[in-house]
This record gives sequence, C-alpha cells and structure tokens, in this order.
Amino acid sequence: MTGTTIPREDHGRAPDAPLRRKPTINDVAQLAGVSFGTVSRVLNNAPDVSASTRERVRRVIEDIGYRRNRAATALVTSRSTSIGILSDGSPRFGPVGTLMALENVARNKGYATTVISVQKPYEESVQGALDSLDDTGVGGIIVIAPLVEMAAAVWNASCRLPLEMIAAGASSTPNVFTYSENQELGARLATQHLIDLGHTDIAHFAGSMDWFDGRVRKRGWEAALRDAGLKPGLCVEGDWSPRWAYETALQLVREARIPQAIFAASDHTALGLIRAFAENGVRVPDDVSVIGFDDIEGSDYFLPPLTTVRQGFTGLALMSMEVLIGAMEGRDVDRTPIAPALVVRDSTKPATS
Amino acid sequence: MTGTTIPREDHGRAPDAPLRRKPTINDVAQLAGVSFGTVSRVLNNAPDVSASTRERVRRVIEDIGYRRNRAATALVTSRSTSIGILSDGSPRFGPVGTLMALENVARNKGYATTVISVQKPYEESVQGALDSLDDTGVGGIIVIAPLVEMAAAVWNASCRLPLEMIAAGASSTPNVFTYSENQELGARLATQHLIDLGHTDIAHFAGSMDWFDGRVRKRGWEAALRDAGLKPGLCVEGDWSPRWAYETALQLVREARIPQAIFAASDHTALGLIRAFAENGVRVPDDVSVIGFDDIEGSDYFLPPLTTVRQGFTGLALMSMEVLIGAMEGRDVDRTPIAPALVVRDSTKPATS
DNA sequence: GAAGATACCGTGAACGTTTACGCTAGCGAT
DNA sequence: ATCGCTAGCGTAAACGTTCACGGTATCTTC
Repeated sequence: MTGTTIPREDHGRAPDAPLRRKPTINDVAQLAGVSFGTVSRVLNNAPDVSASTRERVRRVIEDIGYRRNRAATALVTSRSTSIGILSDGSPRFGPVGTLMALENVARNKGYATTVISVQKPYEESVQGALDSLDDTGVGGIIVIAPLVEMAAAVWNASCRLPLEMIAAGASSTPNVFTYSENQELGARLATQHLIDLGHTDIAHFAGSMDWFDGRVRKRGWEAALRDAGLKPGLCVEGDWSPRWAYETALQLVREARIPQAIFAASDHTALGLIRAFAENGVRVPDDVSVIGFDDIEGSDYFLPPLTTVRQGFTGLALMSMEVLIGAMEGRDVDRTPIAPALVVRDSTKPATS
Repeated sequence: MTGTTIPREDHGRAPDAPLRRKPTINDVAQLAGVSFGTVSRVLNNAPDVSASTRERVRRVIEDIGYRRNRAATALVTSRSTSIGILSDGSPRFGPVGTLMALENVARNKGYATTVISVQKPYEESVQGALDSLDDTGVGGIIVIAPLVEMAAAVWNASCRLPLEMIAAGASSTPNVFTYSENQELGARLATQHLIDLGHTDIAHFAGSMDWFDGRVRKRGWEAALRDAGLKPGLCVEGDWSPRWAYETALQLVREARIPQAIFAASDHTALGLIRAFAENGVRVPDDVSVIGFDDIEGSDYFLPPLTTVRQGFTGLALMSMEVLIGAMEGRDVDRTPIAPALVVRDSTKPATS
C-alpha cells in the first residue's frame, strides 16, 4: 500500500461545498462597510482611499478569500491577462521544451497561458486554432512553428491579435520573432568543434527540410565548412528519426563510405547512427566522431555519451514573451538572440591521421 | 536562404488593422434586422426561430466574422468552456505525454485548456496555482501528479471546482481518478515477460519512491514474482536518471553481483544501466536481460533496441477528460482503466541455463 | 466665517452575453 | 365573432467588474 503517507482525512477540499458561490466585490464591500467602488480601488491599487479603509478592505478580502472574476474584468476592460500559445502537436523535444519555458515565464509575468496544438494539414487547422485562441480572450499569441509548412499557414491566416512566431530561420517581419541566428550558430559551433579536432571530411545527417531547424542547422554546417576553407562533405537529409539515421548509416557502412566525422542534426539522429555503426564494428569516436544537437535527457548516457549542442529554451521563452507582452502593451522591446552552448562529451575525438 | 518557399506578400494578417473592434451580437442583430435576442437564440441553437430568420442571421455571422465573447458568456452563465491542467514542471516523458494528450482531447470536446506547472516546494506552490486556475475561469481542473508529495499538496489544498487527479497508485477517492492499476499491470507484464523467458533471478532498478509511478511499478514487480513463486531479487531505488542507474550498475559489476535479468523502472534508467554493462564487457541481452518502461522516443534504437512497456497516454487522457467533464456537467462516467502493452525488442532473451 | 481646495468615497453606466418573460400575429375550434 | 393556443420575436434584468463623475466632509486661507 503506497498511499499511506498521504493524509486522507482533514484535507481542505472535502469540507468545501464544491461550487459554492464565489464571493463578489459586493460581498467584500458590504462586509467592509464601504461601497464596491472603494473595493475596486483597493483591488487596483488606485489612489483616493484612506490607509485605514484600505487595510480594512484588504483584511476582508483575505478573510473571505475573495478573488476577482477575470471574465468580468476582461469584459469591461477588454484587455486580457492571458496569452495563447499555438504549438505543433508533436511531442518533440524542442517544441515541448519551449512550451514549458513559455508557460513559466508567462506566469511569472502574471499572465495565464492557453495552449492549443495543431496537426497537419496546417492550412486547415491553424486558422481555426487561432480563432479558438481569440475566443478564449487571450491578448496575444505566440506560435511555436518548427515546421515551415506550419509557419506558412500562420502567415496566411488572419488574426486580430498581436502575434509572434518562434520559427528558426524564418526571416523576421514586424510580428515574427526569430531565433534562427542562434540555431545556425549552434550548428556552426558543432561543426567548428569537429574542425578544431582536425577533421576535414565532415558529413551532415540533416534533419527534415520541412523544419526550419533542419534548414538552419544545415546552413550552419555549410557556413562553418566554407569559412574554414573545407569543401562540403556528404549531406543526407532525413526526418530526425533514429530509424532513418540507422538505415542511412547502414547504407554508408555497406558502401564503405564512412566519413571522418558526422554532425547529426539531432540527438535522436545521432542515436540511430551510432547504433548502426556499433552493430557493424565501427567505433565511435575512434573510427568516426559524432556530434548531436539538442542535449536531450539521457544523451549523456548514450554509448558513448554524446557530444552535442544545448539551446537555452528558457532564455528564448523569456525573450519572446517579453516581446509579445511589449507588443500587447504597446511598448517596444529589443530582441537580442540567445546563444547556444557546446557540450563536449565522449563521442568526438581528434582526428588520428 | 531557406525562407523562400514562404509567401511573404499577400498574407492575410497585415491588412487587418490589428485589434479592430470585435463585432458584437448587436452588430449582427442590426445587420440581420432582428433583435439581439434572436441572434442569441440562433447562436445557442435554441428553438423559437423561423428557418428563414435563422439562415439570415447565420449568414450575417459568417459575413462579418462574428465570434461570441467568451468572457461575457462566462460572466452570465457562470459555467465555463475551459478546463485547467496543473502539471509538474519537469519535462519528463510521462507528464508531458499526458499533457499533450489531454489538450487534444479537451479541444475535441470543445474545451480550451489552461496549463500551469508547479515546482517544488509543492506545499507552497500548489494552492496558488489552483487559485490562479480558478481565476482564469476554468470549470474544472485536472492535476497530473506523478509525485507523491505533489499529490499530497493537492489533497491539502482547497478548491471549489471539480478536480481530478491523475496519480498512479493514489487510492481513488470521489474526486481522484487513478490509473494505478494500469501501471502496476504494466510492471507485472514486464516482469512476467522475464519470467516467461525462464529467468528466476530478476532484479528491479526502481524509480524514485517519491513518485507514484516508482512505487506502483515496484509493487507490480513484487507481485509478479510472488505470483510466480519466485523470491524477490535485488531491488535498488533510484531517481529515474541514467546517471544513477549507471553508477549503481557499475557497483554491481564491481561486486560481480549481476542478476540474470533486470526490470528497469524507466527507459532512461535502462539506458544508464546498459551503458555501465557495455563499458565492462557485460553483454545485453546475452549476459543479462534488460526491460524498460515507457517506450520513449528512440528506445527502439538503443544498443540494443529496448524491450519495454508502453502506456497509452491518449487513452488515459480521453478517460480522465471524460470523467472530469462528466463531473462538471453533473453526469457520472464509469472509469475503466487502460491497459499498457508489452513491446518486445532485443534487450531481453531466454535464460541460457 | 465664507470660499475654495483637497481627500475620500459613493453612484451610474457600460462591457457582451443569457435567460425569463411578455407581446403580437395567425390559426383552428367553438 | 370570440377565445385560446402557439410560433416567433423583442425586452429587461442580471452577471461582476472598471471608470468617469459627483458629492460630501474636512481643512486651508484670507
């Protein structure tokens, strides 16, 4: 019986009649012996109320557990304290990490978040999701759009509200925040790491070109090689999955075309790739260096522990929230990109030659 | 330049004056030449409207893009169309999977979801989170509480609203839905699989006992062994992390106490464990069979591909949403637990003896 | 001691809905 | 012709706030 540590008696909820009427501003006013206007003033920290009254009202509020009704407030002010998040439905590492971070930041800033996720086909689902979000009374929307197709759908959709898109590599427009610079930088970092190790034949197991992330990471790899005066190595484009990487790597093994080093577009990609090598006696990092991207949970316990690149989701979330809330409140915020970090572990090693 | 496939011109949003006034029910009424009451009736599919009028109103609604103001509706009806989700802040596989599934189900049922995540210390954060959720006007709350401590905090918190907790192993009370049966069943399934393979010395690398999941999975392991007349093997309790599993397994290797088979409480645990073995020449599954739990993304590409147990998040979400919405609407729904599935891959193998 | 200023507080209207109720026109039955 | 009934529609009030005004006292200031 595992439940024994939990006090089952005496918990506060049961005694509460569920759904008893919520106290209103009028209840407070009556109890405090003032008018509802005064209560409203103390709620909003408005002036024109004496210290003693303010205190008295505060105490009543505390006592009866009054909480202001957001629907009523939203109705009359027509400004809201919640923001909508539109996300791709896939439970992938990047999007989910961003999502969690966004929620956290929003709450710290006093905003509630409403999340809606969409699936393909985006052209059909996005507009509806945006509308639903609008319906719920959010004051602004952040879109997490890792897929190019989804971003396009968002562009084509119409939306009254301030909207901001987190889409790596989409060029910035007035209402699109982009963190492309960082991902490309991350890819450069990864590639540069391999270059620094003395490798010259550096392949890329790219992600899906349907994803901004895939496109941008590839671009970073190309750029790093170009800047180093190296000619581009093998590049295969996949779908991020371990399966694809596995099979593609198998092919390479069969054809004996194994490069010196590989920049895998994601840790999951690296996973499949490493397995294919391991099964065929190709040692990582002795025979081939592999670097991933994401630093997913557990990547430090891959075989071998994976060298990879970590992005700062919280930094990104903080930044984009700042921008959106700024837009909602009519302010303007500057957008400094966030830098990713190289995490060196055991899957990469200096060139032997 | 990756952005070229995206039409940058002619997207619908820019032309819209951002934040132009939303049309109201009165605008519709005027355009349709009826009173707002009639419009309200067609909005709510109420009777007492002639077919022709209904049609005319519908067309106006469509034309001017009217959408009902949820704040106003919520204010007057005091019933809401959104539900709150309280989740543990950790981006772990189980909680996140459940979260995504919940959102999906809710939306299909016409409800918006507001997510709030809390961190330790729960005793302090949970009540506030519950209140915030209440503030946003949700009609009910689902708590994803994998941690015993968090569940306890929820129990001790007070909440006016229908509340339902997804907590494996917490005993069911009127407002707590539990899927413990399933997880225990999953653990039994895993252990039974090892037993069927002919193993008799079956260890358990347990998860954290702070988690319901950890407790319940351990319980399932014990039960399966007991039912098979086997005496319990080694059981070590950890924290789900690959790191802990790695170090603990290392210890086992040093002491030459490697069991025949191991039921790892999670795939991440299995990951660390397998690495420790691999580094020390202990072969999986030849020398030791390993089975995980979760079927996380990529577990089919571990070295070796991991035999594991998969839970149905969507089934769970569907079920608990059904129950909550039932509670919100005053109905009662039966609660049939969802069965987990064994996924057999390469990390387990018949006993050689 | 009157006039103006100031601090504090109450009041009414509005926000966009829903809901209960009331009204009218048309129709069938008497 | 009258009555009652019903279908279809309009109206008022209410939901819980915010906000712009107004109204009192009290306090200066001469």
